Amino acid sequence: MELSKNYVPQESESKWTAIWKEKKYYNSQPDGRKPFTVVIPPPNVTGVLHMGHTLNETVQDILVRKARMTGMNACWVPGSDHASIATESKVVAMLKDKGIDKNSLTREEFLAYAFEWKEKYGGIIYHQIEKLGCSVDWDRVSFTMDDHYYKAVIKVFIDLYRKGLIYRGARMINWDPAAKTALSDEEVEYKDIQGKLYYVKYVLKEDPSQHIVVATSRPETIMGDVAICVHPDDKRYQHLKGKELIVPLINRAVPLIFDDYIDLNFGTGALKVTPAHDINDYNLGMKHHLEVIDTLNEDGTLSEAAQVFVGLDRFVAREKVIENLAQNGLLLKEEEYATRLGYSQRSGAVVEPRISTQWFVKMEKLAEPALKAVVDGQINIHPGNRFMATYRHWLENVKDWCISRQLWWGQQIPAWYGPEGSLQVAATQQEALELFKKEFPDVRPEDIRQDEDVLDTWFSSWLWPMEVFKGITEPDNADFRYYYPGSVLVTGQDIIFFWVARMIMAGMEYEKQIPFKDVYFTGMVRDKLGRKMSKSLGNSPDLLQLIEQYGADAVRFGIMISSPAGNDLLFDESSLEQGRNFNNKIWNALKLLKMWEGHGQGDGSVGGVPDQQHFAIHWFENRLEQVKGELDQLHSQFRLSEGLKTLYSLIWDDFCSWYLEWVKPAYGQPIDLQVYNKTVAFFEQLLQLLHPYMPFITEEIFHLLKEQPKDLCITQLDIIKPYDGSVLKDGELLKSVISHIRDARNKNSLKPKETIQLYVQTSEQSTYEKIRPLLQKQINAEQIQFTTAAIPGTVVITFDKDKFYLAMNQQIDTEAIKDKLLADLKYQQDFLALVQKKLGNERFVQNAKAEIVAIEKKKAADTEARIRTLEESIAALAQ
RNA sequence: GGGAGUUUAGCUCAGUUGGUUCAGAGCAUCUGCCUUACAAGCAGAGGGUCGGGGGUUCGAGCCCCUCAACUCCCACCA
Repeated sequence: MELSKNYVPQESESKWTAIWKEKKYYNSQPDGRKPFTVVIPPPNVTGVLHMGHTLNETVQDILVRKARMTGMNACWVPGSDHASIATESKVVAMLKDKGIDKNSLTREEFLAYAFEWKEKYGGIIYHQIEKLGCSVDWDRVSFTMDDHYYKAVIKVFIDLYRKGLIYRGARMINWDPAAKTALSDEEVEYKDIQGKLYYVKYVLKEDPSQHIVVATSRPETIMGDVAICVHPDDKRYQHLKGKELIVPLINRAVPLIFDDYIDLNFGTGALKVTPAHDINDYNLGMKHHLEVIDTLNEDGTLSEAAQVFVGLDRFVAREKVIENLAQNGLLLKEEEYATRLGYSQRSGAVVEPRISTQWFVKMEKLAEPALKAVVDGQINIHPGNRFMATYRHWLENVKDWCISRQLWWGQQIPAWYGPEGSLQVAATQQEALELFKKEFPDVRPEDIRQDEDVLDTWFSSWLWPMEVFKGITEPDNADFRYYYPGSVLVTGQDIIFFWVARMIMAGMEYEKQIPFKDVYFTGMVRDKLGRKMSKSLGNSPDLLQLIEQYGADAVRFGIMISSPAGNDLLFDESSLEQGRNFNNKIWNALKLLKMWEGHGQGDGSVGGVPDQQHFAIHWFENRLEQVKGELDQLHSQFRLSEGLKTLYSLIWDDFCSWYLEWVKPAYGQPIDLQVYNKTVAFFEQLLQLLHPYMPFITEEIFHLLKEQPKDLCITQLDIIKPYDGSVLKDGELLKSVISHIRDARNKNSLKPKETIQLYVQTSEQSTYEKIRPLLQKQINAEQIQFTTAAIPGTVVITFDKDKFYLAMNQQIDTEAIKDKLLADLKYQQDFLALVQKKLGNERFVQNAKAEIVAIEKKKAADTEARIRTLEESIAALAQ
C-alpha cells in the first residue's frame, strides 16, 4: 500500500463520519452501564458556529469520547435554541429585504415565515457539529420550540404562576419611538455624544424669592416632574426641608425629598425626579411613593399629560421648553456635557425609557437551593472555585427575572385577559374559558384574548437538561430517570447567570436534584490581538473553511492546546498549523512502521530481542503507564489542555524522537519481529489515548496499522498498571547523556556520520551497562569503554558526578571546553555557598521540617562532589 | 459606580500544601544538518529582577497590604 507523503484529512474525515453514523456508535439507550450524560448548550438555531462554540463542542466531545471508552454509556444530546430575539430580528431583516414590513403581517403569517427560515438555516450548525467530529446522538436532536418542549415551558409557567412565583409588574423598558416597539437591552447601542446640561430654576412655593437650581439634560421632561431630590447630608438644602417647589411651565407644586442616591458633586446636587422617563427616577419614585406622570406618547411626541406643547416631537419640544425657560428667566446657564445615549439598532432612533407592564419570576425562593447546591459541593465548578464568588454574589443579590418579551417568535405567554380586566393563566383558550366562566358565566371565546408577548429565551433553555429527556412533560419516563442528572455541563462563563444558575434553579425546583454534577467553564475566544471576536470586526474565522484547510483534528488540536479552563483563549491560526504538523508526525510514524511491516525477523519470542531494543521496549512500556496515570489525573481535574500537551509530548518526543529511534534497525537491516509487534501495540495504545482529542486521524491510522476487530472509538481503555520508576530513571539518564554528547559533537562541528570513542568515568557502571548499547548507537560511537582516569586529548563533559571523554579525529578547542567547565564550576560554587548559608542558619535548622533539612544536606554533598569532579577535569585539561 | 479575574521568556500559558537544582513547557528565534518516516522535519543552543513597592517567614513565583495596567460581568449618574 502506498501512503501519501502527508496526512490528507478530508477523505478520512468524511469516511469515518459516515461509518460512525451508520454503525450508530453514538446513539445511546438506557442499559446496565453507568450513564454519562451531556447536553449541548444549544446554539442559536439560525446562527453558525463560531470559535467559542468550537471550543465548547470540542471539550464536550473529548469528555464524551473518553467516557465512552471507559465503560460508560455516553449520551450527548445535540440541539438548538430558538433564540427569540436573535432569530426574530434576522427574520424581520429578511422580510424587509423582500419588502415586507413585519407590522403588516399577522402573528400566524410571521411565524410561518420564521419556521420556514428555521428549517432553511437550522441545519447549518448541525452540519458544522458533525464536521467537527462531535459524537452526538443524532436520534436525540432537540429544539427549544419542539411541540413537547413548548408544552413544557407553558406547563412550568402555569405551575410557577399557581405557586405565586410569577407576577405582573411595572418595569422600565427601552422603547423605540420610531419603530414603536420595545427593544431588548441587546438591541440598544450606546454612543458617546456631546450633550448639554441645562441649569433650571425651581422657585419655592411659599417664597418665590428663594429657589433651587436643578441641572438636567432633558428639559422636555420637566412636565413629568413629581419631586426635587437632594442628598440628606447636603448643607445647601437643609433649610428647605418639608418645603414645596414649583415646576416651571406648568406651575405644579412638588415636594423636596432627600435620598442618598444623589451625587453631591454632580451639577447642583439637586435632581428633578421624573419617574416616567428615567429608570433611576422611577426607582426613586417607587421608594418615595411618588406619582408617575408619563408625558410622552408611544411615537415620541408629547402627550396630554404634558399639558404644554402637546403633540410636538420630544426634540422639538425640548427647544420650545428651553426658549420658554429663558424667556421667564428660569434658565440660568447651559453647559457642554459628555454623555452616553442609547440608539435603537433597528431604526437608529434615540431610545426612550418607558414604563410598561411585564411578567416576572420571583427569584428569592428559587435562588436559595441553587446557591446551596453549589456551596455544598453537590455541583463542582471548574476551574476551582474561581466562579464561586461571582455565583454567590449574584444569587444572594438576585433580582426578579423579567420573562416577557415583546416579540412573536417564542412561547406565547399563556395568560388570558377577560371581561372587566380579569386575568386567567391557562395552557389553552378552552381551559382559560373554563376558568373565566366561574366568574363570568356568559363569557364567550371572542371575549378573551391571549397576552401578545412571548417568553424570554432563557425561560425555555433553563429547562434544557430536563426537557431534552421529556423530564417536564413526562417526568416518569425511563430515559429521564436513567440520564438525569447529567454529568458535565460545558459552557461559557459569560452565561453563568443567564443560563447555568437558572438551570440549577429549575432542576432543584422540579426534580429536587441538581441538573449536572460538574460545570466546566471555557473562556472567551479572542483574536490574537486580544479583541473579542465579532461580525463587525470580521475577525471571526469560518469554521468550515478552517476544517477544509487544516482538517478537523488540527482545528480541535489548535483550539485545545492553549485553552486552560476558564481562561480566555487568544485564537491564532498558527496553533492550527501546529495541529496539522502533529497530524503529519503521527502519519509519518505510521509510514515508518509500514516500512518495517513484513520485514520482521526472528520467531517473535522475547528472548530474541537484542539488548538495546529490550531496554527501549521496557522503558516505553513503563513510560506509557506513567503518562496514562498523569492523563487520568488531569482528566479528573478537567485539565484537558494539559492532557493534550502531555499526549503531544508523549507521542512526539518519547515515542517518535526517542523510542522509534532506539528500536530503529541499522540501515538495510530487518527489524526483530517481537520488537515490531511491541511497537505496533504501543502505537495502538497511543492512538487510543489520543482518540478523544483527535478522533479522525487516530481511527484512520488505527485501521491502517493492522487489521482490527473493531473501531477505535468504541474500544475500551485498559486499566492502568503500576510502573517501574527505576527504568524511567535509567531512561532519563540515557536521554540526558545522549543530549550532552550530541551537544559536544555539535560544538566541535562533528558531522553526524563521523564516529567517536567514548570513555565513561562513573561510580555507577552497572547503570551505564544497561544503556550502553543504545547510547553507542545514538551518539554514533565506535565503542564505549569505562575508565577510572582522565583521557588526555579528548573533549571532557561532566554530567552529575560522571565524566565523559570523547575522542575524535578532529581538532579540539580546549579553551572552549575549559571555559564551559569553569562557568559550570562557578555556578556550582555559588550554589553550594547558598546551600551552606542556609544550613548555617540555626533558625532554618530548628524550624524547617527534618526532611527539608536532610534534602538540603544532600544537595550540599552532591554539589561538593560535583565541584570535585569539575576541578579534576579542569586540572586534567591543563596537563 | 459595584463585583470578579488576569499580570511569569519575544508570543501563548503551566507552576497543586510556602521547602527537592524552581524559575518551566510549547510556539517563535538562533546554530548545524536535504541522515533512506517526517524540512509541515532532525540535532542542539540562547532567552525571564515571576507587573511596581512594602510586609510576614529560617525560607515567597506561591501568603498579607498597597499601587499600576488590562479583561469580563452587573448597574449605568441628572
